[in-house]
Amino acid sequence: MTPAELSTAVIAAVRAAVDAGELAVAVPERVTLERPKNKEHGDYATNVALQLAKPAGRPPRQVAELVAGRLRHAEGIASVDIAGPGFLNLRLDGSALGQLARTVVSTGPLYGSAGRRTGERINLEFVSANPTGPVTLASTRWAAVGDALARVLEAAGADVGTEYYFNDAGSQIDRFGASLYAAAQGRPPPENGYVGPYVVDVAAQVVEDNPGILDQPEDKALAVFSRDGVALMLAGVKASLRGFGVDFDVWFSERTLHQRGELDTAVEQLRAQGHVYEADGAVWLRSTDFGDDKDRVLVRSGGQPTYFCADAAYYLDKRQRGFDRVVILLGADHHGYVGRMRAMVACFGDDPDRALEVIIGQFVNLFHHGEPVRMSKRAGTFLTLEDLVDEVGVDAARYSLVRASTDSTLDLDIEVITRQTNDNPVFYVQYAHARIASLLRHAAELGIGRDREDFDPGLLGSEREGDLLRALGEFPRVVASAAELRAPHRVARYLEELAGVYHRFYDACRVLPQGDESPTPLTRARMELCEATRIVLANGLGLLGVSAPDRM
RNA sequence: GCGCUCGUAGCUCAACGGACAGAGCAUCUGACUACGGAUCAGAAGGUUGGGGGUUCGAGUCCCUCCGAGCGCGCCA
Repeated sequence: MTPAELSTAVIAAVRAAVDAGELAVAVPERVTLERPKNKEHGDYATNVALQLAKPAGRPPRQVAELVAGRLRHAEGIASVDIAGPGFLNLRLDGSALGQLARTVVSTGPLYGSAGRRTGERINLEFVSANPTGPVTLASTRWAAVGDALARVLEAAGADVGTEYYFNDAGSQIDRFGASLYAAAQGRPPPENGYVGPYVVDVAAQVVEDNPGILDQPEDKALAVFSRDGVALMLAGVKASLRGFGVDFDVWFSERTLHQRGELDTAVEQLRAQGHVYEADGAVWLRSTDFGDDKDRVLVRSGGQPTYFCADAAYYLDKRQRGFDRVVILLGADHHGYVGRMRAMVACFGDDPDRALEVIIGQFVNLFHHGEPVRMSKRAGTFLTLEDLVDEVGVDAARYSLVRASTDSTLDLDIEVITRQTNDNPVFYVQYAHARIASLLRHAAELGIGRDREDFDPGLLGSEREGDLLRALGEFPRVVASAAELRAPHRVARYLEELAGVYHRFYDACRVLPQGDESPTPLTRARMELCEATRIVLANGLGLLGVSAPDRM
């Protein structure tokens, strides 16, 4: 019996009480069902009586009595107790719980995913670092989190398009080109220019690709350095991210917005909505109409559009491609954008609460022997994605970046992540998977198969087996809540718990026969449980973009 | 100055308004003639930054103070 089936039973019990005229409330569409931390509180617990007490105008315990009385007769439920202020503590009968192992195995790779598509089209933009340098550690966090989030949202039934927006026009790119040009000539970089070994390397590559470039007039040379430099950097960024297991459905160039005249279109549309005015020779968006701190310039008095104008055009582009919701993952230094972005969306006539979602993630702080390391892209002092992967590998890097909530700043110490120990719990989780794979390999060598007809769910009745079954049952709800809360780290935390529950089960429950013993029905039942666990570990790690090895 | 985010064990971090705030690391004590010990059992460690409030119930929501990070351009 899955938690989903159980909550259906709870709702049915409430409905029965309402139909009988004993409870005057609207029947809830969904109820909270949780796995109590304390095992004495049953297999599952629900606070439905506490929630309904106020609307029903009855004491919580009385409501609990009404629901419990009906729930006790439901199939698969062994007992219902009322506890504390009015919690209902539920216990499943042994075989209803054990049946879960087979459900997981027969669902396979799809276990944990929503049974149906929601039809919602979500555009998820992340990383979007300008191609003026390698992928930094901060961007690497958004790569790991964004990619996992995309997978989790897909699993929850959404239709997700991932997108990387890069700036390939404007003053920052001019400055980058000038820095390359200077480096190629052996001159120091211009003011606010870019430095670092990669600048020299890229400059050399541009010279190699364009023989005689340094003999060209300066303006022509600068244009080539900008154009080719960006192209080389972007190729490097793509290669780094792909090596990290992250690719995007769309790599979106800002320049194409300009070329297609989409900025003009956006301004005209905003003007048609009545939110554009001219002042001091510039074109403004009256974003204060929708809660922004100040109005924003769309087109400067010199005639050049602002970056914000391109943002508006880009938003419009996404919407016109049919996305219901635009989700953008940004670092904490961009939190100032949220207000103006929401206002801009509202100026287009969209509801910012529905159409736009900006997720602000906190920084990664780097430490070296406990001392903070200041990272600066401009100064060329930073740790890159590739540095990190070289140190710890893709799996450990991705996992350590995705297991923390984006709300918390992440402190990484180089010494700690370089140690490939359980400082990074990915090994703990992967080990559980490898251990099961090994066990099943061993079983195959012994000629023991998992005969479906022989599986008896009632045999998985011990405490550790029950713990494991309940944990397996949680997975679909973990995925659903991770999607809903945009919190892929919940999947990681769950996997750590599941791995722990499995290791404890393994410690207490012998699976395969010892010596010359013969396999028993219990052997087969436990193998089913092992395979179910392996599937959930593999599915969960897959959502995080981390491998599930059969051997380590 | 104004605004956004954050403050949880020695450290790194969890905890959709639910029951006694949990893991890992580090520290200490145990378990191997092993279905993989990258494991397991146990100990110790907390006024959830301080103070008010909301309610059956607050680490979580509201107010306030303290502290930290970040932002406040016709830059991108």
